[in-house]
Amino acid sequence: MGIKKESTEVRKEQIVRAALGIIGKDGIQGLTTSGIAKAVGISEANIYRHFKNKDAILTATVEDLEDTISNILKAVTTRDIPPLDKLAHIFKLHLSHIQENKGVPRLVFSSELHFRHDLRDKLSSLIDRYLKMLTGILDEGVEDGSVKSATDTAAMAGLFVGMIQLSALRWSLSDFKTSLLGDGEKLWKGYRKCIEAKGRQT
Amino acid sequence: MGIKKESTEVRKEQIVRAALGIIGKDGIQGLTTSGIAKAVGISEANIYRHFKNKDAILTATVEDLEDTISNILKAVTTRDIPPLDKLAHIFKLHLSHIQENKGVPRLVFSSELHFRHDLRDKLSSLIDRYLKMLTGILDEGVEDGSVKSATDTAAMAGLFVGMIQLSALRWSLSDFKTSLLGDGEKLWKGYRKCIEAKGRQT
DNA sequence: ATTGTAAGTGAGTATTTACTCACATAATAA
DNA sequence: TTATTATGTGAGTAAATACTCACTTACAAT
Repeated sequence: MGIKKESTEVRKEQIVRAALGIIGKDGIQGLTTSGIAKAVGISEANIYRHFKNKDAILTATVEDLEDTISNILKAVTTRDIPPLDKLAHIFKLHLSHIQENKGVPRLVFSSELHFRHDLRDKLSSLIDRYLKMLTGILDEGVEDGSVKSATDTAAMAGLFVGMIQLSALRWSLSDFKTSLLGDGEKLWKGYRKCIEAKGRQT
Repeated sequence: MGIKKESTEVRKEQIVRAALGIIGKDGIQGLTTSGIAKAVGISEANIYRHFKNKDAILTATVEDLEDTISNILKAVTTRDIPPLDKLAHIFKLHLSHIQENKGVPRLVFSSELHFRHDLRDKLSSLIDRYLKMLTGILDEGVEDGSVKSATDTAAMAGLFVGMIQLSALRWSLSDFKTSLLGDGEKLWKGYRKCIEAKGRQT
């Protein structure tokens, strides 16, 4: 009876995916090696052929998240659309990503992650890059006149991220029953009104 | 050799306090019955004289948090000061409370709590009340002319809470090394500029 | 002083968890 | 084919954890 063998690259990806899924369903404390093994369909021992230990799995999961977010940001920023549209786009994409990966907010807020200096630093710099990028887009908007000139762009970038966080928290607290995108949209409209220059709406 | 006995009320309070402290230091996953016992200075078995199980301790901790936040809000709202000052006050008090109780954000964001429908509901309604109160203050400001009339007060209340969340997250990710109040202040200034009516500053 | 009760404890137990190891088998190269 | 190596596994282990239980002791009321 031939049991299929997969390369360690494939297994690593499967394991990371499974881990993020489990975190979404059962939280970080619900992430167990036996749970991962079951989800992937391999033995628990086999996990240790591909990862040194459980911590390494978490590390890989965070690195995967880094890539995903970075790619989202890159894809939007390089497009040649008005700054406010860029922001609207990023907002929607980010919430969509969270909706499809409930594990992400759980991971980001988990103290397990916050206690690991390496992961903490990774996440911290990811957020910094994110904020800088948002600030840049807002500055762009100030320049082309679509955003009020008096805007504190760095602070408003922070509010943008805070908006995403609140949306995610309330969604999680509603047991994912409310509409993440819908509730987010309401906040976005208020935010937009806040920064938009008066003279020129679409 | 007489070992001092305390009433169950006192012990309950001590246990809840210890629990919140441990959550702040070691996260929710670091909260163990033996850890609590050591922190309080009693035997592990004794904990079960005062709480049915570990879940009950979490419940009591959340209820304690509810009280604290409610009291902060009440104290500020009843004071007769301008709406914008009220908001500034709440913002500062809330961040101070977080600074002195690192366990609070960890608890609020923990999936352990989000999985307990009873606690989830408690927290959810606490946030709702919070948001409604903020919206009320902002409406007050619109009425007396200190806040822009075009403001979407409900959305801006959400942004206010998001601001607190982001501040707390970045603070935690910095290993509590950055200044929570200081970084929060920057966001607050941007926020204030956003909602403040132009004609009338202090 | 006696007694009832609430607070306190040491020594357990059953379960779960991350991780190991000896051994097996598929894929690949010689 | 044969040999090598990477992938795979069942059966374990040590440690941690929430919780129980028989038993003790402080304390308050009578």
